[in-house]
Amino acid sequence: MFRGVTHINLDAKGRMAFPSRYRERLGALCDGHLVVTVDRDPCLLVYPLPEWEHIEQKLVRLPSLNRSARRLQRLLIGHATECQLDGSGRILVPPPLRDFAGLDKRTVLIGQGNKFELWGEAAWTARRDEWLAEAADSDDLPGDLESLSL
Amino acid sequence: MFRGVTHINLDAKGRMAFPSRYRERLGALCDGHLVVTVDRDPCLLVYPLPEWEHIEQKLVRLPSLNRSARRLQRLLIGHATECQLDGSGRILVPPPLRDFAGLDKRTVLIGQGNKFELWGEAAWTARRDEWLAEAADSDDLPGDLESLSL
DNA sequence: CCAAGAGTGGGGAAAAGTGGCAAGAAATGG
DNA sequence: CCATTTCTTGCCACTTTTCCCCACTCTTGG
Repeated sequence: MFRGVTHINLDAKGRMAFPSRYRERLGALCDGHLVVTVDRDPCLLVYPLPEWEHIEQKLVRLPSLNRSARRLQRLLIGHATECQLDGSGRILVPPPLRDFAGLDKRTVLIGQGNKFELWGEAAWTARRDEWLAEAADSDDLPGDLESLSL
Repeated sequence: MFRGVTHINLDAKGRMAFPSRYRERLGALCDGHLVVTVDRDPCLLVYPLPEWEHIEQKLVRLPSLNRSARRLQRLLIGHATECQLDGSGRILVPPPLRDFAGLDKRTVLIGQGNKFELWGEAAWTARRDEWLAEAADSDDLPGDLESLSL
């Protein structure tokens, strides 16, 4: 499981160096083959290739004539780009995706279990504060969540 | 599986050069024989020939008296045009189809699993942003999608 | 304080995109 | 029916970009 927030600077060529604590596991899990795609929020998702293929299977089986299904396929599969860790444990974040998430230099990498999220630093802190504010007002969680015990 | 966005310029003759990462696979899969047709959205669909034949089978079997089925057949089969990769990995996008999708120079090729979508650059970004905005407001996804875990 | 590992930047080689040119085919006019 | 012109298509070469590797510096831990 990947966890934790890490602040990472993209270099001038848009490359992102993975924190060294993940590198060995990424090597073992997927030999450095990663897939980067977009989320419905303005951030990128980074999956180990086998993990992504699993998701992709589920997506392609959705009915093609259903509009929301089609939309999801286009967003997720359409933006999914394969990347390979280089000798220094970096990936090149594809320019269209970098642009999508509004990433410049200062970014934040967030471990999310089977995947990572990559945010622009400013966008991340803004969103986080926003979520905290919302969570404080509303106690109306959907049913399944009500019963969750932390 | 084909995935990912690629920005591609059509040349003055309306030819589109496939990204090199796909070329080997296209050679193996269909020996460079592709079928281009239209979608219900203003974009083109590009299938490897065997894959298209499979789709076409399903389409011709639809009931001829059903109006929507008939409409689908006319759109998809009616516009389907066979194209062949040239020695440089390019196809000539047929002028009527180029016109249909409003393609000029700047286009975007989107991998969608078993096929590609080809959009005009402006149309693509406009649509994508529109989908994201919709996706943000409405959490009412059709049943199958609700339970999807990414 | 020294050493080792991680982060950063730059440079070079190879491949990919783009544009032009030439040859062949088709169509039209004499 | 033949010849000429134009349009199309395939090929080749050049330029640009991308990607990979190496070297240097900074930081951290012993």
